[in-house]
Amino acid sequence: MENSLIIDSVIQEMEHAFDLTKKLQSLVELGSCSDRLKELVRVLKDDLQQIVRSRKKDVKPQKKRMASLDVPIRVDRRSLSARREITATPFDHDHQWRKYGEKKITGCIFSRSYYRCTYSEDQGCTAKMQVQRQTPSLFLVTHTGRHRCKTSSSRTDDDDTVKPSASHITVEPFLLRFDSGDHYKKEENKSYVRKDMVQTWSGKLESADPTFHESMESSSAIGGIDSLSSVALDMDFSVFDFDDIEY
DNA sequence: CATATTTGACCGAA
DNA sequence: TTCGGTCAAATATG
Repeated sequence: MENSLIIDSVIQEMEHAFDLTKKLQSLVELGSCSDRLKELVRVLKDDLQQIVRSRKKDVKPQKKRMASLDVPIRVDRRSLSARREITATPFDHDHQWRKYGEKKITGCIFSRSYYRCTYSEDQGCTAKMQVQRQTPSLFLVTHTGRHRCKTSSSRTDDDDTVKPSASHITVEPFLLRFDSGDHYKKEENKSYVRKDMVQTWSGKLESADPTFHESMESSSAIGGIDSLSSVALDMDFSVFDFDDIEY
């Protein structure tokens, strides 16, 4: 898997969490909340800010090193023409996509979805797209082939006629947590997680999905759940150390 | 009806 | 044999 991409995703998610916490803080400060809660939110916000700052500083130069190590020995021809990006909005409205498959990918929390251009058959359009959710709100999108369809490839259309595609994705309530398996370590009052194993898990709060609840119970969940689509707000970020650890 | 999505089957590559 | 990309029948949606 693309560890550097995942780490980038998590950092972006952290930044998002930081933004949300700032909003939460302003709400809490204005409202008639207890001093204890105000203090908690303030600490959380400061911790998030610190993490985002330090991560941005540390990870950026490291990406170079990782990139050089990641050069594949054998080049997959298909990957040469594949365009990949991490985005929160996997569906542009320039084109229409038709879903033709979904697969559980080993090592990934979320299923991968397969789309082809709606006009692939009648116009011989070869464009395809894979959407792999990396975090609750970020997707790794892989494009292969090119749009040969005439239908809406001209970019002169008015953007206001955005009809939400039937296959558009919504961000559901989710839980942000880290791999609790062999890559998670708790020691005294500190928790560690190997940074190359950072992952997010998600699920609807009211979901009856057994695997979600299973995963909640079988591991020491270290976050909390927000009723809205935001990261867990009672997570104690201050005890995390994202450095690789030996054990 | 048409047209889109879901989901297990299927199949090739490693 | 496992993994992941695709097919296609069943199902949903309007």
